[in-house]
Amino acid sequence: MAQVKKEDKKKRILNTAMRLFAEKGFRNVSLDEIAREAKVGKGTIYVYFDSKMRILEESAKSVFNGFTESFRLVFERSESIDEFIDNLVNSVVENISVKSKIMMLFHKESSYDREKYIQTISDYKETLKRVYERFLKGSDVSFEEFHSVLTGIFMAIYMMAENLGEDEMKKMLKRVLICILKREKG
Amino acid sequence: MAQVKKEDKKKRILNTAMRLFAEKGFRNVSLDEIAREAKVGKGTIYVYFDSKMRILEESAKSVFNGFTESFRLVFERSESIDEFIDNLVNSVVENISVKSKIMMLFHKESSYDREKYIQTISDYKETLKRVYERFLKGSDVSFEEFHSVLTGIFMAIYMMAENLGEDEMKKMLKRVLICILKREKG
Amino acid sequence: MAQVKKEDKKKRILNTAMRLFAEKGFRNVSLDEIAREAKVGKGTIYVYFDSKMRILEESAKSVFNGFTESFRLVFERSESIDEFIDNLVNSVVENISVKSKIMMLFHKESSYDREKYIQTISDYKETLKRVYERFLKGSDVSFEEFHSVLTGIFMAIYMMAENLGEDEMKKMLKRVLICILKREKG
Amino acid sequence: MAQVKKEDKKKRILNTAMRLFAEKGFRNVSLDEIAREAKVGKGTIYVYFDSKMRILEESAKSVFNGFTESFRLVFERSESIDEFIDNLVNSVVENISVKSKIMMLFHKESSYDREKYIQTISDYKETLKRVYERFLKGSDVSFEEFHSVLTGIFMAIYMMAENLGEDEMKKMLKRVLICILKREKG
DNA sequence: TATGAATGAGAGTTCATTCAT
DNA sequence: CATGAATGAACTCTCATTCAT
Repeated sequence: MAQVKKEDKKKRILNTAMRLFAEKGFRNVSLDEIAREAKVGKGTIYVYFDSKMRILEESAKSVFNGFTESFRLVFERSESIDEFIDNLVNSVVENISVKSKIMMLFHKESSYDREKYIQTISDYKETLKRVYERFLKGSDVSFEEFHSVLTGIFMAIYMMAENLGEDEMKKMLKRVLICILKREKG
Repeated sequence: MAQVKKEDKKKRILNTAMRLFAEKGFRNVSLDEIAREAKVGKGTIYVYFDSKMRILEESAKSVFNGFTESFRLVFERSESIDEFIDNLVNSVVENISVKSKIMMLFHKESSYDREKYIQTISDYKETLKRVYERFLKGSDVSFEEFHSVLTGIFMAIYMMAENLGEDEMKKMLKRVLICILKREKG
Repeated sequence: MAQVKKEDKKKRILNTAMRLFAEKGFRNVSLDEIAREAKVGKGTIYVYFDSKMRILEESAKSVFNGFTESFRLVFERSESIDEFIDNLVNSVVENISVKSKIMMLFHKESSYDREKYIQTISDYKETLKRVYERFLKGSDVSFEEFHSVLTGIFMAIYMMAENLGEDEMKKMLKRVLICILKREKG
Repeated sequence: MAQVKKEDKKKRILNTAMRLFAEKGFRNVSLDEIAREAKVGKGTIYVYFDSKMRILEESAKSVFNGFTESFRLVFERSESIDEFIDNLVNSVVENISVKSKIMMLFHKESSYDREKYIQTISDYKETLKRVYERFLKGSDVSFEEFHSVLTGIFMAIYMMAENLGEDEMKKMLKRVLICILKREKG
């Protein structure tokens, strides 16, 4: 039970931090604020995380893992690319604005430590690769393009999320995905 | 000539700041750094800009104005939507990574001062509106969607720009634009 | 005990600041200096005070409260106006130079925030009012005059304090008080 | 005429500075502000004054000289101490609030350069001495007390000036002067 | 003589991190 | 494990002073 409680506290800190980072940006959130909102002592944060940057890293990892998990699930359940797109859109739009903000922050803040960045996204990339290999290999879409566009699109949604409802977002995302993944040769 | 020199210095500060902001993010760049790289005294920055935020505002304004100008030019020179897309892609990709980063930073940092944000982008939006009204009115794309996607795409390119060459970027951007602007009804 | 220690540190900062403000003026004292002399970190000051101005406010409050307390005590113990004057002089001359300087600084620095100023001195003024009503009501001294002169005299002592010993100061203060408080009609 | 114009400019700077210092305090007035209000270039100030402190010194000198002049005149025209007091009050109350503020600022700001302070007030003190020697020598008022109280009173008026009209001020000042200068032995 | 663009030292303030309890 | 008081490095911003014109 102590173990459970401990995990509880770490999760609480991480979730609070993710929410605040997404709302205000990395530098605009102080550890005081995280501690206050997570209802733990400021020192406690350092029991679970080495540094503030470390919290963002774990946030990003969690988001990427979530994406990876979604992709894996959707991938396993989809017989055709159309089905894949449909399922992906539904699965991915959930909490998309928080998730995409975290991805973006992480991308920006860790730009000086490429190694850490690459390590954190490698799992995510690997899953994308499997999707790519099943559905797109041999098309004129390169993996790098596939990865960039997909990731970029999620980020773009950060902007759109404020002006569009969830339904519109799904419709739009679907259109763009179809356009990228199913386009005619040339 | 003094006037010229003066403008020179302001431009130098602004360009340096834009580059650094794009590289590291707004909060990660100090005025000391801007001053050092622009080879001016720290105090000089305050001769031309009221505050650090003001530098970002003028950066964003300059970027938005650039986009607006591109759109206007491309718009005037294009007879069809195909031509428009072709011209837009070529005109817009230039320096896209710096520009899109600035747009994103400004979007994030000014999120607490909506009024200033809206004022800065209003010109840009108005030009988009004219494009929309010429080519897309009556289609099932709403102006809000058009604006959101287009702006989002430019920002998405921020991610892609690091992994893709200019040619690939153009190809991709073109595909997405076609997909958005030319799609079948429904 | 932690509580005691905490109060200790705040007191130490406040006392150091009051001494330095009195010696050099508000603007001529830096937070670095206060921190150094109070033997605390610069950041520690901000644990206890919101801003530099806030330190002056609390300094002033403490001085005014001291005056008020002195007045109240002296007032309660004095049967006649002569006794009142005697007791007041003795009680008020203690640390008069620091106290009067703080009053003056606060008067000057808060002149742009009248509300805060009035709030801080209201207690002090109220006590003066009770003295006035007991001893001077019906005389040709108005309350405003009484208040102005008394406060002014304390400030004037700021000048004198450097050239006169405590005994001389008491003698002088007594003379002026008698002159104000006991003068013949007209 | 060039000479006249030059003097004009220096006077304009000095008068503007005195007014602003009195209104806002020494440190709260910037040279930019003085230059703007005096309608001269910022650099021009340094043609006439070595430093900002120098402006305050000359302001103080001018105020002290004014007092000295008043004292001398009043002194020469007065046959008795009563007449002296009457004349002094009338002559001294003019512009008293600006004058006393300047004196106080100078007193505070130059406290670290005693020599300059003493030099600036020596003339003023000498005139006071002549008054003292004519009217008070042999009384139980020491010169130091006389000087301190008189100067202090002028400063105290800084406080009072905001709450009292000129007539009340004169009445009050007269009372205090009588009290100091005419008191019974002991 | 007159100017104001340019400057950098130093101000007040914030906050990630440490550590004694 | 859990805490929050304490810290100082680093931030943005101000302004007296200089100097080329």
